Amino acid sequence: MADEAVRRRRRGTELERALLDAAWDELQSVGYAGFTVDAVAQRAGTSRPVLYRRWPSRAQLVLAAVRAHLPDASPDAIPDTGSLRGDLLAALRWWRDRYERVGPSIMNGLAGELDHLPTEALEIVPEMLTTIIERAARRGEIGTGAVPAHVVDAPAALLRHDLVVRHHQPTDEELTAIVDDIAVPAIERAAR
Amino acid sequence: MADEAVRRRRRGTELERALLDAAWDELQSVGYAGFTVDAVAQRAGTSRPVLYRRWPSRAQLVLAAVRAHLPDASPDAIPDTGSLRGDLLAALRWWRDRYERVGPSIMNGLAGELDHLPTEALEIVPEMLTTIIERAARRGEIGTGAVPAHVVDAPAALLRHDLVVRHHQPTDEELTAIVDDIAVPAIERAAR
DNA sequence: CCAATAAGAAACAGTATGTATCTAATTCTC
DNA sequence: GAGAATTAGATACATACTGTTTCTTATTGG
Repeated sequence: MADEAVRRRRRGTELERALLDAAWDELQSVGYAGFTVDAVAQRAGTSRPVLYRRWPSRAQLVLAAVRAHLPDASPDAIPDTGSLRGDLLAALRWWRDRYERVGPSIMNGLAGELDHLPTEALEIVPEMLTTIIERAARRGEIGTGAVPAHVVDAPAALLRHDLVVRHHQPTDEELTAIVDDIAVPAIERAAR
Repeated sequence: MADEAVRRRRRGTELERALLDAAWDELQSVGYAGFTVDAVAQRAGTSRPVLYRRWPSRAQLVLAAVRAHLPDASPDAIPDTGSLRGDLLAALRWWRDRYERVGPSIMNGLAGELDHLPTEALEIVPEMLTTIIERAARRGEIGTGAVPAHVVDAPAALLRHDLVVRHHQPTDEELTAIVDDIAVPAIERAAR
């Protein structure tokens, strides 16, 4: 009697996209701590089982939403700027901006549930840096000696220190300091 | 009739100590994910309200338990080994061992609840490193120029990268590599 | 057009947090 | 040492969330 509007049902990728969008919006508005599967379902105009049929847990849902809303981290996301220094700076900027999109609440939240997530949840993208270092060696900018992992990881580690530990988005000047004071010298020394 | 043993009641610091010990033991045995206030109460032979009277939330209880079971991080915990290199290595070992006591599960768990915790939850102890650098300057080992924060933080950031991101306890050799390949050269350059 | 699939609704079991209430053990004060 | 104040410990409650089950029905595909 009461006119129940006949509701259209989404399916397949259309539905999946809507679910991930709802999860992302929910994350943005309430942060990781306040994130509930139920709220996502409501926001998407559906119910929890629909979500649980696709992602087995809350943590996996968050991870999927974050992944769907970040650009891919392929090693060639960083253009060749012509110098080691320029490439490193570009890479650090790229990471910083990427992190800015996700935000500390979600990042820390995910870190806290690493127990419940597949190991590869936090892509570290060392490939991007090795690519940059290889480019520099090919240019003849640095030697061709093997650069130890610690040196390769250093710039990313220092950026992460700012972002996660100090809760501070480094400015371009601060990124430049990381590159000039630590990264470039260390790489030059190592690849000698 | 049934002989209810008259139970002694602990109070004050004695009780508090027992609660923190129980929380610590619980963390060690089930990790952060499985940690519940109820289990702590049972382990301590008491009930939840006793815990909530002292710590307003689960997260604060965990933090208190960790703090109570770690040695203080005073800047002079690192003895003067006579050289910048030696001091840095000693500091990195000290931190690594400290982290080993807490473990990744708890560390990540706490990081994930930073939203619910006082900002100062994760003490970063940069004082320890500035002390070491000052000592080296006083020895005449390095110049007296101001060392920028990024350089000071670098060794700790790299260690953290290993521990938290790579889930790997670095060996003494790896710590030595951090010191020799990155920390010492960067500090020497900066303090020139 | 009919069978297979899967969306969406509703309700349930289980478990957790944090609170309120009560009693009795312990300590403090005079 | 008696009585008052404090607070441990027990129990039960309100609330919220996760993940599952069951059922109906819209949609798709052969």
